[in-house]
Amino acid sequence: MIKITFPDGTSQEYKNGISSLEIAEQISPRLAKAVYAATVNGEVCDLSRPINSDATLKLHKWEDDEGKHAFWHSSAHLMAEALESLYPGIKFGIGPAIENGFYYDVDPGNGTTITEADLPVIEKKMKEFAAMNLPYKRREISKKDAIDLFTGKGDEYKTELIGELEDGTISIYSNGDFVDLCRGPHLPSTEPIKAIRLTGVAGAYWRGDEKRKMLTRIYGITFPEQKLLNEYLVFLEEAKKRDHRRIGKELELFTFSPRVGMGLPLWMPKGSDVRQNLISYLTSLLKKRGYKIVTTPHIGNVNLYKLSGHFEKYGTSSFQPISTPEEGEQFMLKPMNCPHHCEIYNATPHSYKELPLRMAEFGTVYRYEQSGELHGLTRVRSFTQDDAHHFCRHDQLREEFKNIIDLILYIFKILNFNDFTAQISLRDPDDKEKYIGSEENWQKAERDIIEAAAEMNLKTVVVPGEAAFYGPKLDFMVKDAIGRKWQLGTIQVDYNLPERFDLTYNGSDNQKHRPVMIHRTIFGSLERFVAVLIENTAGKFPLWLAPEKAVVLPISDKFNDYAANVLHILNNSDICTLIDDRSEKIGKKIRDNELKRIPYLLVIGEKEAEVGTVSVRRQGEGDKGTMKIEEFISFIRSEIKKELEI
RNA sequence: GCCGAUGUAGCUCAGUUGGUCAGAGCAGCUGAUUUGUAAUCUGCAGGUCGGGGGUUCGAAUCCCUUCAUCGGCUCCA
Repeated sequence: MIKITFPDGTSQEYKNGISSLEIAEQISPRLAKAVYAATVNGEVCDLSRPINSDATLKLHKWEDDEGKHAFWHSSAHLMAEALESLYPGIKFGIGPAIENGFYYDVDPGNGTTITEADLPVIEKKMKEFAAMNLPYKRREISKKDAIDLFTGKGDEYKTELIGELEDGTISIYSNGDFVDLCRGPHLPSTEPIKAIRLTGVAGAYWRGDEKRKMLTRIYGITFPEQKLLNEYLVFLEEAKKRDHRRIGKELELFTFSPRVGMGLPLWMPKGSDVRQNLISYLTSLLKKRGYKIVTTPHIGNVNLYKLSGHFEKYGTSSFQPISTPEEGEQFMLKPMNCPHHCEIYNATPHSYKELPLRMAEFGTVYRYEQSGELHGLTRVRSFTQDDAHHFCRHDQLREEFKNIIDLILYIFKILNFNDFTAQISLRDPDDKEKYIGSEENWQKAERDIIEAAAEMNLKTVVVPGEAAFYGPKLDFMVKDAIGRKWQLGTIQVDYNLPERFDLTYNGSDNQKHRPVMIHRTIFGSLERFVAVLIENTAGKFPLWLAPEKAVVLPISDKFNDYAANVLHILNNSDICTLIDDRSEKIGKKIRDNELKRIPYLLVIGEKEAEVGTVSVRRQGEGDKGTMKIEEFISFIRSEIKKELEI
């Protein structure tokens, strides 16, 4: 007998060699139908694997990530089975489960292309196979047998993958006629896969290498119930409505013009107001926290970037230098602000007493992004960073880091960005050559970041290999409407630029010392930030950010004079207000202005005109009763104040 | 940049196999209406069907090319 311990701490004796599935069946047949994978002694594995010793056991249902993972991974194999029957000779790359579903990279061979039009056919074939309830069978084989097997199938991609595996750890799974190299785990059979939707095709380089062959990636998602698929489809529809590109157009916030150039956003008046509101709020916050605001040009001499090292690394893959007509001096469009800021630092001597020096700029930068990569406001070629550089002593580094984390968390809280992740990016331990800076500096920087985050109780994910070439960093990512992750805030330690620009300060010992530099942004770029903000709020900005705070709606032409008077008073009180004096019925005016997401609608008619009031209606909430104009002004001001206090 | 798809009025979309197929709703402009909390009624105007080239008696529809957009890949100082 063996002892199985469950997550709740209880344990139970079972016969040796029992499988997780059999245990689930003994607990309840209903449970057995709902579990898809198990974690035995911390290792995720198939339900069918026999357990031969005392163990801890967790059964994974749909609700667990591990359960979904097995479900979708098995679905990828089901799709592969369908593809193999529809496209004989098709070759397979990798087919993993992802956050929402799964994909498989395939090479259909001999000039065949698979397009979206083919997806319903593949889907249908998958349903046929799923309905057969065939089991997923695991087998462990030797490396040689594995290579022979896939060489026999002519599947060179699989053979390549096997070549990199250790002998003795290779498992293969089969479902129907399809055999795949796979670590697992998988469902016991296709039985639970009830709803299938293939969601798209895309090109994907084999192993993510643009020098290698481009395979066809087919995306799909499956569910154990049709109802869940329907809900997912509704979610996608809702997300589409929140797309910042759509709302940006609808609310006239920004636009793009091919004449101006792709990836170059044009901020329309209302979008510009939102930007300005963000900038002025953040500026006041920065000043309170000891930042100095600077302004630098949009271009810089190419030698500046040669000095910084950026030219060497990015010179050929960025916008190419422009030159002056006579002297032929070369200038680059500013791809970042830091070199300029270093020169401001260098313009005056510095004492250890004045550090840390915090230099901030809303600096517009220009970067070449490949055409296929441009995406609304989230990926553009011209954007404004809320950039800052902290020049500090080594002993101040960690404290500065903590200050910045505090500031970022503060802003995120004000904006209700609760769903973010923080990622610490460290060097790739296997490829230290590609980074600038000494071993010693890197080690200190990495340690400082990790410890600062820990001291601030910030939950982070540590990812080796993702660091910038000049230093480790801490990034804040948030998701857009359909769950794509975007980086916003970032804090990056830099030991490199201070060296290159020979930045110094006089220490208490009257010797020259080298400061440390921290690059940081909170919004990342105003463009990306506004995009995420739009998707988070569906265009219903918090009052303090809304470009227009109120609109006056006279019941009829008779009250236009009073309406104009109210408009005048509010605008003079710095409450940006509009008037809708079209000869429409009040219901129509309310509807139109609700759809424009104007926070306050002020209905006025005979009653209001007589006593000098407005009838207040909050966007999305309805009637709030009547107020004196002055009352409304303080009402709206206190709401803004409340929004900015936490 | 690469793979695939899309591109019809300011917006959202109809336009069957190439032959009155250039349409609708909303927005806009007219005129009427003077309205009490999410759509009042008339009328009008709007498009070389993304651009260019070709096939054809005839192209929004088929082919080529180009531009832009969308979904990914790659990249992201």
